[in-house]
Amino acid sequence: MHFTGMNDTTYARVRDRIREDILTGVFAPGVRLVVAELVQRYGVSQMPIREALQQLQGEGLVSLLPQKGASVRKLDEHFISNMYDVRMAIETMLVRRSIEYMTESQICVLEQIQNDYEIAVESDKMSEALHLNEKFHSIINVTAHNPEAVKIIDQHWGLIDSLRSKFGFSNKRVKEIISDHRQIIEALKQRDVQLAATVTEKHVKEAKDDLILRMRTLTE
Amino acid sequence: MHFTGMNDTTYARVRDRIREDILTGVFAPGVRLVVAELVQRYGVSQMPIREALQQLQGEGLVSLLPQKGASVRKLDEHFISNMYDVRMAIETMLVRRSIEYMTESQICVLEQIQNDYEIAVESDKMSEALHLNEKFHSIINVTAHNPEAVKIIDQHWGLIDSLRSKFGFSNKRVKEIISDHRQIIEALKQRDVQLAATVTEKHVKEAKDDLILRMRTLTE
DNA sequence: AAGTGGTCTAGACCACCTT
DNA sequence: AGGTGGTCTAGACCACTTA
Repeated sequence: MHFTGMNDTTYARVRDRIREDILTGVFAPGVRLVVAELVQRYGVSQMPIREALQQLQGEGLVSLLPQKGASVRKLDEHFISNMYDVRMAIETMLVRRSIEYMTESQICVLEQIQNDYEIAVESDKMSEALHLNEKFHSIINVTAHNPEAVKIIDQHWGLIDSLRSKFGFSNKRVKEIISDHRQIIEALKQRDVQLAATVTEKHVKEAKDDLILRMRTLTE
Repeated sequence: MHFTGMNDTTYARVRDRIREDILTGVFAPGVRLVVAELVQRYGVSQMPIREALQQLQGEGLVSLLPQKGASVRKLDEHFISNMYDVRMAIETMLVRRSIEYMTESQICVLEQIQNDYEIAVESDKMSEALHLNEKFHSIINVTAHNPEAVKIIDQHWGLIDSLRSKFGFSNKRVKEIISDHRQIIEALKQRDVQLAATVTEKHVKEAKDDLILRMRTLTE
């Protein structure tokens, strides 16, 4: 037996590093990703870089034109608005379905996460709050037993998430989030499919309007 | 100047041919796609094949495991049901939005397509009918001004469409389609967002149930 | 016409499975 | 240990742009 220490493939490692560099802003939206430069930066040959870029195109982070090369996907207001509408449609469907499978103990877990979220907000631990927010929705989404749908909304979300954490949340928005989550928990407890869907739709719509407003005000 | 006759890239051509071979059943769901064999079949070297497979993975036609190679995505009942639920969620959102932009003359075009569809069905031209059906929904989807959402539903649909055209439609199903489309046109004319959404939801749900039922009865 | 940079090839390399 | 088949490299090739 022979311990290699690292048995990921090169393209997977490169893909993960490029993704990280995009999401942390090393490569900003719209920036060209020149293969030769990436060869230098990551110390591998062209082909693994190209394959990584192909995969990142599949994830929606990169756009790739034949004979023209790769660039970090640009985010304009239309794109963001459209993706939020997709998220709204899918999450509304997922929360409906989740009620079918949601157990009492899962609802308790959601309540616990929501309590922790509110505590994190009180003590101004924003990155912890962000993480708990994601976890809250993730539990609902996973419980709907539709991994394909979850993959679709996770897919094109990395860039928008990184944008959102750059612009932050207003106090007003945090209060809305808390109120919405409490209503969603209530709807789940009552097994009220219609109410859960209505609140989720409103929740995503508010998130969209808030982000777009903050982008407009903070970039001019 | 030099006329090359064909200036697509090799990987794009290979990708299109593999896609076609998958959708026409040359490579059935679950079948392994061995790079060396594809090299023979298409007469190019390994790397363009690999890039084509990466892209097809992005389209959902192929699944790709590191160090394990590629295979045609398997279609089980869960996957199909889940993808129909995604389609239902997104098309319902799109038909709502489309009402905002839909002009009288576009509604006339829809009515014309629907008339042609019914004539095609009468005269048993099923492939023409299939095409008109796609065109009907495509017009509504495009009119919603959300190309990202349209791309998502088109994306993972190739395999399911090829399956559907293999199993065909029942007479009962064709009558349902006609009735649903007429109701959708009526809802658009009246600018009735709620009715359009309800009928579209029912329409996709029926399509899902019909396909799954036919798969069950015809494969045992 | 030269430069830039994306794309393709041949073959070597190496992980995993079977014996 | 040997075979199968996925992965990586170096360099050649070629499309497109700028002058």
